[in-house]
Amino acid sequence: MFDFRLKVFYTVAKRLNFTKAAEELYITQPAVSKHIQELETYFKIKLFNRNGNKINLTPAGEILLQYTGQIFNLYNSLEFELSTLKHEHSGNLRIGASTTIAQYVLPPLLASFHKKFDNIKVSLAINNTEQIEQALQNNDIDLGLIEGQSKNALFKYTEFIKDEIVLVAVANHALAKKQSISLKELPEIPLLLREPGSGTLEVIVHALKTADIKLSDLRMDMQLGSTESIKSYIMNSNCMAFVSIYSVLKELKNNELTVVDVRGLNIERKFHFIQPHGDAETLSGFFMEFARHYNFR
Amino acid sequence: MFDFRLKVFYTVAKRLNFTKAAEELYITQPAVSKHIQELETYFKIKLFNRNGNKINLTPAGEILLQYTGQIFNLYNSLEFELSTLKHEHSGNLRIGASTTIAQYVLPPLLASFHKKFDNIKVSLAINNTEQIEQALQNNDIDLGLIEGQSKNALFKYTEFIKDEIVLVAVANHALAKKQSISLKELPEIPLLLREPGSGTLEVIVHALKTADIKLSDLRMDMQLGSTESIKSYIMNSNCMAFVSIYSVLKELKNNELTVVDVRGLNIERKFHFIQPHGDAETLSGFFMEFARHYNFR
DNA sequence: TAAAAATACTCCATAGGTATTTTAT
DNA sequence: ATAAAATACCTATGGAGTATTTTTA
Repeated sequence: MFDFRLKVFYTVAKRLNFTKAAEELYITQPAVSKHIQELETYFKIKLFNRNGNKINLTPAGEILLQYTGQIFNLYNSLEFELSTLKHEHSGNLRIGASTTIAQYVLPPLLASFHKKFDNIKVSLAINNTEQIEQALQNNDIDLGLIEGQSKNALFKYTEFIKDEIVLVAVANHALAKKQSISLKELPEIPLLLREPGSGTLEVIVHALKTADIKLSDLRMDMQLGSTESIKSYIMNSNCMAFVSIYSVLKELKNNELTVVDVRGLNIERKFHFIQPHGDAETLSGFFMEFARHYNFR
Repeated sequence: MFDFRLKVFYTVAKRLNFTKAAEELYITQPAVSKHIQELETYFKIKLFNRNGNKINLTPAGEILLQYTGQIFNLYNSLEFELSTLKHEHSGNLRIGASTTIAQYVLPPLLASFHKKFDNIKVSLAINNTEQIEQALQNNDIDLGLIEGQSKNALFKYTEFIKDEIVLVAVANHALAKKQSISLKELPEIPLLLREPGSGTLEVIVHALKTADIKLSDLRMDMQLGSTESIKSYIMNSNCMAFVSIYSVLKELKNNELTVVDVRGLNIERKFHFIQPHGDAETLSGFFMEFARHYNFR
């Protein structure tokens, strides 16, 4: 519906390669060359610097890339609004989410969303906060979901859901009979934790600090790179671990794991939606609204 | 550069007449019909209701009209940004302004703007505040300039310049030798005023009220429908009049008229720019920035 | 010399035209 | 009967293809 040459330009600008772009667009390389040349003639300015084998965007190309992104967003929203009018609800939504959210929170939500709106194609990229911000800026995704709240003025943040970091153990653990333990007992418990730099570990450290406990006070048996590894591990040991409640919902329901309350320790954080400012993407808002009414438990 | 069919749709939607739209676009009526049909096939939804002689927009058409406006704005901004890169500064800017601003404030500003940026086509429509807001919403203009401050949440207001309503008389007036008069002398002076409903009169009434003077206390000789009429009149009589300082700048300089200060009476108001919220129109901002640095005196 | 973009040319799809018919007032 | 949109059919421009040449790492 928009000028196809813009799509061609966009593809070339993203891949920085005429031949690859041609493949992606299912047209031939000469066709791509011609489109780009036509655009350059039309705007009377070069969009790419060609240095034989390599091409890169000129300042004009950068500007055009910026605008084509916005134009495509408008067309996406348009398509979505018109399809909504037809009760079809079709469109494309590209989400980027951090690990915990993508692995444990989004799957049921996306499944439910897809069941209701099966004409909306959702894609999910798993990345850290920094990469998600980058992707939003590049218009590679429409909507981000992050664990921390990095509060960058470039973006609009909207509260998603509250997360809770809980201490879990295998269901038949010695401590499982007790509903709760005190803060003083914590240092004696063999613990598994996530690796340094992970958002989950950071929020734990922060919460312990307010309770006047240092990480080094704890008996840390091992640091593992993913929540899944931690879960597998504690299922077969007497170690315990701090994990997001969302990551163990199923295991708690199946009585494979159990939560042990630590009296006086409440580790909470909020998940946030993140969008570019002045985003015209109606579908993002639609999805956020859907998520707001979803019952996660 | 964008799909021409959108331009065709936009024109038809604005004129609500295929034949007139065809004329405006310099194509034939069947061509217009075909384009609209293609759009309807593409979106799989009717955009116009045809009732024989009359057509009107369907809800889908309304949505598309909304979006085409935004898309055109993006293309305009794009063109402007690229031309700026080429130091050409070309683009289109549609301004709507209320009478006083359009007649007395804008002409020198626009002349100076055009001298510097002669590739930017500026169009100026003269309308009242309400009509300007309507035109902004319909995307018929890019930027408004109004006298009152109607503070509608739909729009973004930016201060333009401060106006002053002054009491003027012909240069050889009996009172012209005195630099100022007191508020008490005011009721004795034969006055010309604008018609009821005019923004200028309203701000005068408001200012007098704070000085505890009613309009009926004044000796109003006549009410005229335009500032130009008032100026012509007082040049040939001993009447005085409250007018915007901007409307008499030239006559003051030429010593045809003179300002008589009324001690204790200060009638000021602010002119405002008005834009749609989330306006992506770079050129509007560029013009506003230019205006901010312009010296009006 | 290999990889990528540009050029040359050919072909067909479609945008636009003219002539005419249909429809509703 | 008239005014406006739709339909039918024709033409020509330009988008996409294949084959080939140019360019630079």
